[in-house]
Amino acid sequence: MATIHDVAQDAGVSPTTVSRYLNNRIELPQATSARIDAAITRLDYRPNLLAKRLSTGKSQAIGLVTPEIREPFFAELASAVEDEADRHGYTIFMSSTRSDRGREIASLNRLHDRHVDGVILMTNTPDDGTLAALIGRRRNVVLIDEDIPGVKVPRVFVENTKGAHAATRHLIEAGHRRIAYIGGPLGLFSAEERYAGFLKAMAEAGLAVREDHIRRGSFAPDFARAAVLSMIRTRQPPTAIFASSDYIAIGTILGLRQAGIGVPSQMSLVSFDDMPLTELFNPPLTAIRQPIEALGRQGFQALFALLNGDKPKMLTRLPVTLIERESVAAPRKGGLKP
Amino acid sequence: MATIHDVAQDAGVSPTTVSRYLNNRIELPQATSARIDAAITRLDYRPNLLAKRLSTGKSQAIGLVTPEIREPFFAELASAVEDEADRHGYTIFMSSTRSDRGREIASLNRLHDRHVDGVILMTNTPDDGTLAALIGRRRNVVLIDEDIPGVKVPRVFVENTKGAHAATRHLIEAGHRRIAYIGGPLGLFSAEERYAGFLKAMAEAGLAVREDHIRRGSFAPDFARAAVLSMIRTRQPPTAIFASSDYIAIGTILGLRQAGIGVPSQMSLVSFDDMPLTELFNPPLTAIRQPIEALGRQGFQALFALLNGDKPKMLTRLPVTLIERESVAAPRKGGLKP
DNA sequence: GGCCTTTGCGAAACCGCTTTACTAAACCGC
DNA sequence: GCGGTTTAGTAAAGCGGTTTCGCAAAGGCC
Repeated sequence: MATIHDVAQDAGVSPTTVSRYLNNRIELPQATSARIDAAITRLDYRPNLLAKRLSTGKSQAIGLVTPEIREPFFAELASAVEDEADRHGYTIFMSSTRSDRGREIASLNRLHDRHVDGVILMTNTPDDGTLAALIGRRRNVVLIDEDIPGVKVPRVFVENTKGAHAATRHLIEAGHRRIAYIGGPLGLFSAEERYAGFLKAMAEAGLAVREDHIRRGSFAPDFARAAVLSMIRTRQPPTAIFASSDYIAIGTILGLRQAGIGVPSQMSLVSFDDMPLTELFNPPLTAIRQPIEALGRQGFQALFALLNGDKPKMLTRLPVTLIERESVAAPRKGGLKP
Repeated sequence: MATIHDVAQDAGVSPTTVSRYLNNRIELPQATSARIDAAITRLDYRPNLLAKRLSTGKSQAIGLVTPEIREPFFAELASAVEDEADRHGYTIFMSSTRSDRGREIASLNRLHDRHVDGVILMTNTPDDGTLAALIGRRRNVVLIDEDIPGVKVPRVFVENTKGAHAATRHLIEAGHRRIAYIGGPLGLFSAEERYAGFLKAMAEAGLAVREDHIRRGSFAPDFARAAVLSMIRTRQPPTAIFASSDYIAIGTILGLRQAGIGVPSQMSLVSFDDMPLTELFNPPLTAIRQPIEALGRQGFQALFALLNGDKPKMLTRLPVTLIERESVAAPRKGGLKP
């Protein structure tokens, strides 16, 4: 493989000149630049990125840390980030943490060994201080979708509270009064915000929030499935459920299906996220849509600014929208009981 | 940040020794290695990957080139590859080509700039020779799921023909006689194989294959939608459809839904791929399942062998299985017509 | 106690690029 | 034709590792 030396020799100049020419750090007379160009094509020269990176100390790569790249929500996000990164000349390393602290730490440590120049981080387990300590005063991390308390880096969030509020209102307006909530981990920023939005809408409508119609703890479908199964066994089961994420909605649907309860005929359901493909579900899910594309792009842009020493906006809140499909109906007169 | 020099100095040895010790190229007496270990922890030393890569000429990274990382099939695959790569100390670069030749080429060119040590390539547009030329005699490319004619690198495929045959048989056994086929691009290896499997099953059953019940050309949902819409307008519409990929099935469902035709009550459907989430669709899709996980892992293993100068198996065929769900039923007596 | 083999380790070159500091030659005004 | 300013470059020192070659000291053997 040809090196910059070969090119220089072929063009009759020094490697310095070639390097500077290629990086636009010098203006060369037509004749010289033409000779260099010719040499480059003749030798089929391609700069060795490995060398370039060591020399500049930059990897021109960023890490994208998500809980699970297999889930359409994160896959979509990754795609947006990748696209945005690509147009800025960056490549991205994706990692799935499977909500595992150890894997999150490992990903963050790649910052240390210069594997990547920066990281876009998305976590979904409440931090015990470990992550916060790791991120510390770093100037090359951006948080997306989920906060880590005590860390002062740029964040890009969505309007969780408003979204949950709108979802709950939607159910109330359809005539529901006994509305259940199944949500993510306690202490997790977005989960708390969504819960607050739910509570607010219920309070505004003067509706009681029943202890046994609230389940918070995890985004896992199985958690939701168990939750809904136990709820429908209560004396006065809910007629509608607000699932605070799509995977919670999936678990909920599975539980309902298992119990032979029709959606929305016997139970209405609103979800949060609106990842791709849920419109093909049975029933097509009514959900609060997160602007995944914007989340990804703006996340990258914030990181890009950081890496270039600019001051990005420290907090961005992206709007969400209610997408009405077919998982919500008016409550049946008698409720769930036959 | 501490360098290997700092560690060496702190431990009272030379950088050479530290390097060799860390890479297990030398046996050191207890005392010395303990001093090095101590220095490393004291200084919080982490080897600069950039430097290591330049020096060794390896990036310890591979590229994973897929048409669209957003689709659950590829996302799942990526996840498997990542996991397998991770346990071998490799990281992976993912790129979505959007079935665009230019993007495929760009991804392959990263091999040239030493961006990655090797590539796992998945294409879904028939090659005109460009890709073949680019790959040429390279010893660090593995093909997955899809062939590129004229290239002799390890490949990992599934049993497309058998799968398509089984899918079609399943429809025939349910009582269908007019079975339509909607499939991928002409000239594309996997698409041809699946088509052959379909044809074989039809022939074996002595069933006629009607020209107007065959549509081949693309994996895009819109293509399938248009195809099915035109098919149901024929004089004798099919009573069942074999969709040669999940996204074709999605388009088909959308078209059928648009035309008000129930699945499977009025039209049966078998798909190919069985990506995640299709069991939640309406109806849950009966499909030929590709062993995505195995595809990813074995693909990586083949590449890994290649990178280590070993001889991997040049052709691996992975078995597929029929997953019966709810998109197939016996044909209605009168067929589609009222 | 001289010779040979381990053991334990180091000097220096190298990977291919960037960048800083510097210069030779051409030009320019007077 | 002389000092000053451009123009058009260059030499050499990194970046932080790995690796090849090699050597001094210790230990073993007769």
